[in-house]
Amino acid sequence: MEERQISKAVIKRLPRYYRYLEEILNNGIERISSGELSSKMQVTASQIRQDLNNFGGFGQQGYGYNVKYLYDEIGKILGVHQIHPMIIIGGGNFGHALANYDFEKNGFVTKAIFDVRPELEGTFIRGIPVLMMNQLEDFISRETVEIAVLTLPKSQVAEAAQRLTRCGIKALWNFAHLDLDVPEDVVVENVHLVDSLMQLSYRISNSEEEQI
Amino acid sequence: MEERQISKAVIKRLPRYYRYLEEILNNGIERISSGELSSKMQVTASQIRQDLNNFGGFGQQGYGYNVKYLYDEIGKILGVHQIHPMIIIGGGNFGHALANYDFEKNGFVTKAIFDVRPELEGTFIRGIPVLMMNQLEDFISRETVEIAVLTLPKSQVAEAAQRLTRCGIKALWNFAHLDLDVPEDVVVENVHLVDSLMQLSYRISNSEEEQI
DNA sequence: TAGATTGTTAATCGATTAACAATC
DNA sequence: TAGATTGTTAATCGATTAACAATC
Repeated sequence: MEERQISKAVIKRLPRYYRYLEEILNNGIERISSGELSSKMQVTASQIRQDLNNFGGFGQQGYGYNVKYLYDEIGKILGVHQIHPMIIIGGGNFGHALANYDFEKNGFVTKAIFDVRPELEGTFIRGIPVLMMNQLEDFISRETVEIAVLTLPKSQVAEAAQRLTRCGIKALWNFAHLDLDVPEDVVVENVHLVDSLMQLSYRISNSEEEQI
Repeated sequence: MEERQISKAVIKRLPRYYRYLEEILNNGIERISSGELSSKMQVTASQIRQDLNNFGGFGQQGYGYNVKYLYDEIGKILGVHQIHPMIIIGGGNFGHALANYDFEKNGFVTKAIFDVRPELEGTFIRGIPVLMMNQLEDFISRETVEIAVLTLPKSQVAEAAQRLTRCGIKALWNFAHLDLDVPEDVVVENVHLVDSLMQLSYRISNSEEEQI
């Protein structure tokens, strides 16, 4: 139906626009031009206009952009006005930390945390129940779940991903240090912390040349 | 001194090569061609050869690449054979989880965790001492610290980053939902979890078209 | 109306892919 | 030597930037 395919680079920039616009909005600023936004965000005004025009004309010649309107429109594009029910697979330190994180205001609501350790059965993290892995399929069939967050040890992730996709989960947020092999209609977003650290370490050793 | 500047896209792919090569090495495979690696990693063989040749000729015509050698060389490029002393700023759920994470085998060693809550003073996480924020400058002047990991609430990050860069920290791994404003010789690597989730949410709503 | 700033087309730049000579 | 596969140059593709006509 859609004629153009929006590039990944554009999508990656949208949350950043959203973040800056929120701040600008909180500062009580009503309108902003691509030029002003450009200097705040350290990207070219041209790129801002190009990016936004992928989704339609949000601005007005001679005026610029209405901050509130643009903020809301980008929010719509990103889908943060809808509720996205999540489950966290793996109740270790990381799963725990994510359960405590405030993702709700952007629509991401954690419904349950799954683990294998019997001692966690019946416990709650910030009011979110910890369930046992053998209840996974049953839970998904009863409740609406959109996103599964994978915070399991590397060795257990592949199997968990398979179980999840088999019962119809279409979105995985993967924290394991491993690329997942899933059906092509399943969307995977990776957070590879070790990869991120290694990039940092590369840049540390090569930062002298970077300045050129 | 270096004549060419390696692009960010290449650096971003290196940890992934490293990850796959480790697995291949663990499977006892001795040599691999760009073609074989290409089909495993779902990137073009041409890109693999181009990427590697940014750093020198690691292969041999008619043979391919020695897995162990290539793995080690990429490790050297990424700097994972050196020790990278880290401190974690913010002993909340996230700082806690990161302190428990096994980054050591790639050279990233956490020396201390800093927090403001007096009740944490004198405690340890996996043997790592939790210190008070007012000891920060003193600690950095006594110990060698390369990377500071920022897991503080948004409202406190900017100040912490300023204190850290003032006492000479040149690398920040930032988990706060905020872009840092630091001197240009300071390297910042961001892990913006909310941005990542928003990209996932965008892709969920638009995944029907993606298949084309 | 004049000035400002968008939306959009065209130009440039960079990254990816293809091709092939060099060489193990 | 013949076959395989790299290293590297050239071609293509895509993304970013510049320019400007449209228009508020």
